[in-house]
Amino acid sequence: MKSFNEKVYEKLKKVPKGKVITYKELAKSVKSDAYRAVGNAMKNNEDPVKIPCYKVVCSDGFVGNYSGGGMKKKIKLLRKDGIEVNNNKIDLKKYLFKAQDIM
DNA sequence: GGAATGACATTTA
DNA sequence: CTAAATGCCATTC
Repeated sequence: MKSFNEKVYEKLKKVPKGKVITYKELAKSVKSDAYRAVGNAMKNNEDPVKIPCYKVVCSDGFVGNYSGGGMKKKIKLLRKDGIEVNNNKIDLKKYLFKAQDIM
């Protein structure tokens, strides 16, 4: 039985390079609205190597938090993926990956 | 079973 | 618009 976070990881791994997804959309992708639980899954970070958790951002485009060095590290990783980050925020208009796009 | 926690989201003042 | 308060779901103790 896959745990909720396992499913979240699966979806997160399907996010293409150069794109980001919000906690809410990610939760929707697993047929739930538990964006809180999603954040918990990232925090627990069972597979930090296989899970690009840095692609997960807040609904308003704010980068939010990150375990692995802080937001600064997260932003750096995002930029490395070709994503523009302005004032710790991302252009969801350009880089937001929707849950339905995963399906 | 119940209380507490969290890398958020939405609403209200 | 900014700030604060409330709600949210799943997990863990």
